[in-house]
Parts: sequence; structure tokens; C-alpha cells
Amino acid sequence: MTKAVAKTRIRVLFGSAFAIGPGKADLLQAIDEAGSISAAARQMKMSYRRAWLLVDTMNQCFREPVVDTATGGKGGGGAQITPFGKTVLRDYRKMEAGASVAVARHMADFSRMLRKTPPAGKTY
Amino acid sequence: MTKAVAKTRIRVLFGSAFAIGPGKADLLQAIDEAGSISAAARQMKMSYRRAWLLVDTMNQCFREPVVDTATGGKGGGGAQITPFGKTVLRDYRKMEAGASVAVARHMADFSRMLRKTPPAGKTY
DNA sequence: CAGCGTTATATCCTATAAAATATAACGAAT
DNA sequence: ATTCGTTATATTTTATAGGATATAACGCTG
Repeated sequence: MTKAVAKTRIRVLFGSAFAIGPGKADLLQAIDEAGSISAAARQMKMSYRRAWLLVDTMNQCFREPVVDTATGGKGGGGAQITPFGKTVLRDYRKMEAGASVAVARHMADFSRMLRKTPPAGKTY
Repeated sequence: MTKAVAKTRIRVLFGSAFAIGPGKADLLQAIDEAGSISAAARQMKMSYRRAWLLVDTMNQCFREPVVDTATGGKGGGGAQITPFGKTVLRDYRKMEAGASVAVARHMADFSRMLRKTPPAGKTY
């Protein structure tokens, strides 16, 4: 059975550009574990460019940087999530979890209305 | 003051393609009010093509059609949201509202962490 | 000092989503 | 019968996000 579930995706918008969403939160977490942007990017199978751009956006959107970076390789450089960044991530996850619970409350009813087999091909 | 708020956007995924999200819900509502896909599309400033594709996807994803259509213009044709479609929309709005409340609970803390002025230009 | 693995950035290329456009069939009103 | 405003669909074009690639500067390590 194809259990269709709503992954609850919330995004915090800031003006027109957005500050953080599921992708950036995961990236932040990956950087925390991996110790560098590039390692996190490899882990998440995204280009370094994309990862760096996302980090840059976050650092621009928040009052303080969420990630500290240092050039140089092999023990020298790398990236660390700041204490402030950890707070951002933690608070974001709280919102996410809360939303997820709220959605789950009605999800059973909803999924009954879905077809048993997903439509094939592109569906927009 | 730039009040940055998280619009809570939830999407119900169905396999890989997704069944309904904020855009489709709004479209459904607009069709209900406007009485036709094309009028709803104009109202929402999207192309008819796009609106039609979204409706088509929904009709494929759910057990029953959410929109009934009839060809012909000037009183003849048009589109109506089905009773089933109304249920879908109502239940979706319930999930959305629940999620929104949950997010709002933590939003105050979060928005304090944002910069006072949004970054200019493209930010990804 | 040479090498490795970073950050940081610029440029080019490409895949894809969306718009624009066109057209056919249709049904009611006039 | 003509016209109007639909649904439905196909084709072409455009805008843009993202990948690929290249390069410089940097800082540890050996």
C-alpha cells in the first residue's frame, strides 16, 4: 500500500526571500555533523555552490551568522554552526514538529480520499 | 517594521506527485466562486493552462473528481467544485489552520532572530 | 615547502517549469 | 447561423534555478 503522508513543510518567509525551510534546516544540521559546508553538501548530494548559497542566504537573513566559516583544508578550515544557529535550528524544529502533529490529527480522514494508486508520470 | 511571518504551507504528497497544497486549495476555492476554470485563472493571475493542469492533477489524485467541468461558453459550460471537492478543501483547510496555530505558537521567538531589514536582491 | 581540502566566487551550460500562442470542439444565447 | 466564452490540448518560446567547471586564496599537516 502506498501510504501517502503529508510531510509538513514550513518556511519562514522574510520579505520576499525566505530565511529557512526544510532544506536549509537539514543543511544546517548536516554542517553541524560534518564540520564543513563541502562535506555536508556531499552528504546531502547537492553541489557545493548550492550549499554555500543557502548558507549565505541564512547568514544574511538572521541577525547573527548561523554558520561560522574558515578557509583552509585538512584540519585548518571548515564550517561550524554557531550557538545562535543552533537556537535557530532548534526553534525551527519546534515549529515543524508542532505543525506536524497538528496535520497528523486530520491526516487519516484525508488520506482516505486519495486514490489507491498514484497517477503515473508527471502530474504537476 | 517588516513583520516577517511564516505562512504555514503544507502539502499532501501522493507518491512522488503531490495531491494538494496552498496553490491548489486556493484555486479550488476560486473555481467555486468564479464558476469556471478560466475565470478562476484570470482572478488568480495564472495561465489557463496552468490552472487546468492543476485541476487535472487533483482529479487524478483523489478517488473522485474534485471539479466537474462542461465545455461551451456563455452560461453553457464552466466548472463546479464537487461536494467531494468541498470536503477535500474543508479538510485541507483544517490541517492548514491547525499547522498555522502550532507555528504561531513559536513564531514570536523566531522572528526576533531575523535581521530588521530583509536582504536585497536574489537570495535563494 | 608541497600537498590537501577547504572557503569563496565567477562563468558557462543545461534541464525544467512556466508563459505564450494556437486550435479544435462544444454548448448556450442571441 | 453566428457569436461568445468555455474546456481541452499541442506546440513553441522564454525565464530561471541549478549543475558543472574553473580558479584563487587560504591554512593546517606532513
